[in-house]
Amino acid sequence: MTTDSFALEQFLPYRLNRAAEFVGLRFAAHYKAKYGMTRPEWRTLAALGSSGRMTSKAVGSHSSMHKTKVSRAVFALEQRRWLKRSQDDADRRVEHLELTAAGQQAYRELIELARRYQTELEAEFGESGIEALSNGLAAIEQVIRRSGKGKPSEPDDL
Amino acid sequence: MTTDSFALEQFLPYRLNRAAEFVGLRFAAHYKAKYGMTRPEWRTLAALGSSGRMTSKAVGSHSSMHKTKVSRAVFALEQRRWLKRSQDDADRRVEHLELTAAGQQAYRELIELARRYQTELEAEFGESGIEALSNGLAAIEQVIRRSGKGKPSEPDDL
DNA sequence: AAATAATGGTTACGTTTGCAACCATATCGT
DNA sequence: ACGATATGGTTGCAAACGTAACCATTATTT
Repeated sequence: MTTDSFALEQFLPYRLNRAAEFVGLRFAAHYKAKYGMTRPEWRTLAALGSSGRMTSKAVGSHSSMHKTKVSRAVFALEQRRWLKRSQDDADRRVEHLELTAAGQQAYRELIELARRYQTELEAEFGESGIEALSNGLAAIEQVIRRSGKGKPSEPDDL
Repeated sequence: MTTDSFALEQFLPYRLNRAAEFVGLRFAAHYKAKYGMTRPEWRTLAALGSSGRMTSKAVGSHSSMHKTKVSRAVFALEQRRWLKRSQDDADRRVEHLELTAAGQQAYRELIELARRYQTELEAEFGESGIEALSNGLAAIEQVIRRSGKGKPSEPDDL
């Protein structure tokens, strides 16, 4: 009989999603409260902060966000004067993005927040929990890497 | 110096979110293609299918969805004639939800799909990957359980 | 050197989301 | 018994999202 018991609680997509929401929303609350920033903005900031100068496209594939998300996040950060664009003079379609001084300052504060949060999580989940989780995630990430790039599966890239 | 390197790729909320999206979207694609169903609908169906009769509220906390999501999912499933409501006669605010025959049929097909997908995942991530992941998730789930209910952190419950 | 396709990035549009306000009923305090 | 408060559930609205269409520019084909 195939009808029988199916437990949502043991279904991996469900469990992952729930865990991700729990962990993610709590962190989002931190920086949302403090800087009124959205997740795409925070990710963009993080990408630029750590890698320095890069293009929108690069930000997208680095932090696996859809190009429209990136576009809007970049716009928002620009408004806030946390980043500035500059034209590539070889290829005029390309824009290079870079954090302003204020942006770098925000970045520093944000990653400090992130570090504290990660430490907090480590305490909550326990060393063994974290390690297991990390290994499990590594397995998925490997598959993601194989299974064509990041994740937004660019509607283009078919 | 606190400024230094922060790698988004090692930040847990980011990793979890990415993994969840990867695993979740792929599954969603399956049932979206086949039944034109959304995730809240699928979750509601799953909850009702496995537990039989329950209220919207119960569906919400069982599958950790916000009440509005549940409300809309229930409405959609009702339209499709996959579930029917019935008034509780002790408390007239309460509605009990139950799958129709068609709903149960759909449920059976869906969980079959889910099972196949889970198997597929197990193959992809490898036994050790799955086990690690499962342990890690368990650690988080434990914290979730403690840290007050499911996740939507009911705006009400403050 | 055109015509065609591809690429970086933005924009318009319909859908989905979360929040707050709301309705109806039920419970509690007094 | 009566007003305040709480609860299950729905709805209006504004923000966030993904898709597809689009603009400008660069590559490729012929």
